[in-house]
Amino acid sequence: MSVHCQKCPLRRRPAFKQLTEDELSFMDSFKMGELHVDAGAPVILEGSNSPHFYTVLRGAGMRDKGLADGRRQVVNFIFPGDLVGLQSGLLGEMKHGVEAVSDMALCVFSRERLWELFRQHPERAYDVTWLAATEERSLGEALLSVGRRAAKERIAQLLIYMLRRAVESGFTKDEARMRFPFRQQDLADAAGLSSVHTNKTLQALRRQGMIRLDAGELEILKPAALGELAEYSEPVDPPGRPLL
Amino acid sequence: MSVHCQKCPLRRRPAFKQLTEDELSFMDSFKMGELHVDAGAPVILEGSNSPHFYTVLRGAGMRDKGLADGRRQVVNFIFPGDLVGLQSGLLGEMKHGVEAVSDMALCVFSRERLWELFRQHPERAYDVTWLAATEERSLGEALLSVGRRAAKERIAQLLIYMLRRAVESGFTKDEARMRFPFRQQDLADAAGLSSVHTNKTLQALRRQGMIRLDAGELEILKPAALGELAEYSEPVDPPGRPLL
DNA sequence: CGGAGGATTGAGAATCTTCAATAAACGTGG
DNA sequence: CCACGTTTATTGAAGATTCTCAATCCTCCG
Repeated sequence: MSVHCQKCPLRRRPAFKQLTEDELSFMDSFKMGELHVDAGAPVILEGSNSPHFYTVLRGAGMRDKGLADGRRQVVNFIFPGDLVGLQSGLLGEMKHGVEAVSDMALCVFSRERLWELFRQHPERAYDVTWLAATEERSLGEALLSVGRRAAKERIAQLLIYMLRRAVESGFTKDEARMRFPFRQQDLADAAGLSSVHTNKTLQALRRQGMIRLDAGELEILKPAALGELAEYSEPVDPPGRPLL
Repeated sequence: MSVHCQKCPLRRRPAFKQLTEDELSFMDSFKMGELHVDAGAPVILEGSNSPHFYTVLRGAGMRDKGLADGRRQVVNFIFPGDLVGLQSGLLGEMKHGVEAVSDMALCVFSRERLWELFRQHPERAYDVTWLAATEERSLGEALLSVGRRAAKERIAQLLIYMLRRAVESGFTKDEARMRFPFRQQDLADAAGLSSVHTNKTLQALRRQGMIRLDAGELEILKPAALGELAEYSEPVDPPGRPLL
């Protein structure tokens, strides 16, 4: 029993762009069903060529890439509203995997109908492109972090980013606090650090009273100081984020 | 005196998707003119909000991001056929800059007419999205490199990638060799390494007879060995790359 | 209660950085 | 065509950040 787009709880959030009744009913017809994935399980395998792509309805996850010897890079974290699996829809093969970090629910779309969307709903097509460009922007930011920032700056940047995404997407109600189902290893793999050094860096941030991170919860205690450390600039996405 | 799309030399290359006469004449009307930029000069400034976006016609460049204290990350290298400045067209502001490494020529498009393209030419809109997704894929690959690969592997990966792009885009005729206008500092900023260490890494690759890099030219002498080092997998982009 | 996965800690080792100096390459004007 | 200034490449050495190893602790769960 999957949720109809017309009464999708996500769409009620102000962070997302509102659609007209007509658009909603098209999206509803576009939606094939829902996928529910347990925490820790893969949503999409790297290298796969799935006939579906998805919008995250509930829960958080991550995109990651692996090397043959087990080294892993987390490419981005995923929150409600994110479009996932577009690569296989457009390019034929996923070059990163997606896994659930908490239990997730995703709306399922058929890649075959993507073309129909482009032809019949240019506004939705524009939205897809908007999301792709935004994802590219995030990866650019991550690349700058991993390539040029020191460990403490990277972790600061990541935590701020994750909290912002969590707030915008409604993953958390609180402005400064969120449920944090990620492991330190996940942070490490996103920051390009070892888990040991990530742990020590987190300790340092705690000692400075910048953050709290325990019992599966993250709180940013000194947003200004942490933001300065990360040299973080709020991206200005004036209109609501599109939601497929 | 700018080139008409109908007789664009780039389009003749097999690597690019062919358009019909109708499509070509639309693209030609879409094209506002040409921009010529000298080597070393900026094409787009980070943080700018330009009314234009571009397709690279000739020459090579790079996308980069900077931090306040001067640290810089090269986010990607740019070759003919690449779409540049789409971020400002879609999202309102460039989060990376673009600079010319050799003299460049670019076709100029108006961001205002991007919407018209989406509405009236869904196939071209699809192409734009394809290009955005491909760019995202490249950044993911770069992120994996910088985050998890050792220096030698990173440089190997970069050189292979650059040569492949150069070949596909027609920047070079040769399969194993290219004109190489980039500085070691640029490689370093792309790999997330210091220029000193980049230099020493290049020496090591030379000593192993893997590459030749001098006199502004790069040659890959042992593609198999270098590819294995980089754990490089050829991306399969079966149909031609779209060219706006 | 026992086990498993994750967090934490300490210590030694490695990769990579920074500093600083020299050499080579390149472009420009005479 | 040469001298000269500027940029880029190269090299050595010392130092720092970050990594690996390995042990311990903790928490959660069946």
